[in-house]
Amino acid sequence: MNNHSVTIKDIAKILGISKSTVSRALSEHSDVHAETREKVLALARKLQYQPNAIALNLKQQRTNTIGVIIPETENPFFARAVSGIQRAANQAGYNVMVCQSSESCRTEESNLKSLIATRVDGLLISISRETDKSDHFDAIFQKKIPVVFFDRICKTLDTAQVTTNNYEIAFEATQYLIRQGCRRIATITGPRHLYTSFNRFQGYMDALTKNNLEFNPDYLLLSDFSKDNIEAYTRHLIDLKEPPDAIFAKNDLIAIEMMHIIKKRGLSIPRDIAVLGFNNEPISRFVEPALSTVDHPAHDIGAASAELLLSQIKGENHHPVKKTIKSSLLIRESTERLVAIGN
Amino acid sequence: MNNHSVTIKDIAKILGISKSTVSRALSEHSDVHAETREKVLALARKLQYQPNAIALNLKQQRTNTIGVIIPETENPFFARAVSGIQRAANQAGYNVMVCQSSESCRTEESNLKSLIATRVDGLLISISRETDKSDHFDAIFQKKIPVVFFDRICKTLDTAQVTTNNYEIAFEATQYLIRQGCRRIATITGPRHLYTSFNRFQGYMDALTKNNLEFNPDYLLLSDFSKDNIEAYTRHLIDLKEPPDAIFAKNDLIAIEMMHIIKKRGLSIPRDIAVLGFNNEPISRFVEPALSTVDHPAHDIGAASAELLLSQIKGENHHPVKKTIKSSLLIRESTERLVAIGN
DNA sequence: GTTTTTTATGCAATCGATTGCTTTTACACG
DNA sequence: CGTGTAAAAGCAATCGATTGCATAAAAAAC
Repeated sequence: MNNHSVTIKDIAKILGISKSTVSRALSEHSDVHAETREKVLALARKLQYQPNAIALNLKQQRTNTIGVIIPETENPFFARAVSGIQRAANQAGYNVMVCQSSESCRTEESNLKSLIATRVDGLLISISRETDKSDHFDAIFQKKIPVVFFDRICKTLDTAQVTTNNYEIAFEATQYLIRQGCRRIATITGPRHLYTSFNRFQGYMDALTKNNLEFNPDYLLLSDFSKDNIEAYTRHLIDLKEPPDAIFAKNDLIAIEMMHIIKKRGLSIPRDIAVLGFNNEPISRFVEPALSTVDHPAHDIGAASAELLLSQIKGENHHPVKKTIKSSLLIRESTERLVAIGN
Repeated sequence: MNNHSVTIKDIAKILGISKSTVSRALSEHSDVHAETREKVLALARKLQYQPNAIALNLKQQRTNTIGVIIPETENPFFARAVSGIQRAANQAGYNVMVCQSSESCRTEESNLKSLIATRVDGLLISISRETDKSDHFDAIFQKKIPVVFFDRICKTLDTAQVTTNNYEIAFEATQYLIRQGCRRIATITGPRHLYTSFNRFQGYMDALTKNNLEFNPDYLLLSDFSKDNIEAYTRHLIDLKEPPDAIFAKNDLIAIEMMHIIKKRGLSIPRDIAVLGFNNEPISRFVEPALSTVDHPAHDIGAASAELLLSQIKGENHHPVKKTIKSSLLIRESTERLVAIGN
């Protein structure tokens, strides 16, 4: 009726009883006369009483909300991760507050402040591309807020975390390309201080070394994310005196754009250049040739992180749990040189 | 130091003054002796005092949080829209709580309840595929919660809304296909009770009629979203006695998958079948042939919705504002039959 | 019919801020 | 020295719930 929602006090006043009795009746507490309880419940239903969550939050010192900081909502990997987080959190009765740092360390800092001020019960964080320090996370530990870092974790912090086997999968992928007869494998990767980029690069390097292939700096492209000029990168690679015979890209979007440019230049994939992506976007099955990629299970990473956080909130894990989820190599046509050459 | 954060009371006790003075000093209120204020501010900084947002929320009866309900976080369109929402909201000092209905009306209902219980200051809603009623939104109006529906709005509700010119753009797109010489235009669309699907279908129909083309029910596919079997749909179309010479798909993902299957069957795009998508995914520029599509400005829709909501929260608009954002037709290769035939 | 026990309810503090009103303090002026 | 006034600080209510403790009412025991 009025603008303000009905409160426990309203019900008490109407029924001529005290707030406490109403509260106890609603929370099925015991020690309330059956008749009174019924009256309260009936009126509550009639007035569509809904407890004020804020008052509860204040009293109980928790918000049933978890905060999430990701680099970019639009990034399909993070979108899927958030979806996994939401599913797990909602199931457990938690709400999810999502902030994007837009790959900026300063925004990340301000997101964090805001989420802490909101008194979220826990935090799920994947750091921005720019973030190469960790002191802005100090407040989390000072205030003992449960936290799980996922995917892009902070190497210097000993916290709960969920990652994938970046090193191993990059090693495996590179090894596979070598077995396909590739000898000049280019890679486009993120900044070295990012956990994922670093480990993937390391896996790539070690696979080269193990196969007695020399690392050629010409074949290493450092991706600047949004500012990337993939076309220029690709041209640069193709125009090298010794152009690469394989490209291991940071993600499927870049891989597909590169394929497009390579094909326009009249080169054949995978015969001239094999292309391998990362993330397994739904679309990658349908480009030509179908893109080989790494299945990076974003949804599972998100869900696992949320579950880890929730158990931490419940006070279950006293030592930071570190969980690894396995990615897997998905071979399609864009790297199957042996088959292609056999044709 | 201790687990619990420092409060205004702690500061008051340490300095031997009252809570009110501390509060006034912190809020620069006036009527506080300069010396006292300095002492308070200094101690607050030293103890890293952060006001308890929950207490403030309770007192001020607002949360500085807006709630968002979308069908799917993973859907690129909604991911972009949420990104726009976040940007606009954060700029204005608001946090964003995102829920996904997973295209289920019941989940949508439960999301809504949860957000109302959290006492969000306003709601941004894009309804689920399943939602063909609106009574679960009643609580919003009873409680007079500011709300903006966007993209997938609820036809039966007279609320603020942000949509695109679905009808016009579908009409224009179909008209364009006809001008390209297409006479048997198939379309794959969502359920009729969805605002977007309905209007797009209507635009498609009216364009056919205007050009004296008969509507052929064989050419209409109703998409079931996640459960879709695009391959079967496409085969069905191709295997018709009179297969279509154009397909206007609900979104780029479906369009690209269809292109893939059409090409595998040895048909040429756009010569045999022209393919038109919707949404303008980044990837669509790079498939072969490059996909013509409708640029549906998700980010802008999100940002505009958030801004509309914020002005409503400020109490600026007393009548529901309805805003339309223009989509635009993006012609690439997958529909350029005149050029293709000219070749 | 009184005492004891059980059952049901109410009072008031609490969570952490804000804020209207009162009170104290200090200072100026007649 | 008394009084008026302004400046500074404190008291207590408020927001909407929960909950320990006190108390009232009803039921049981003697």
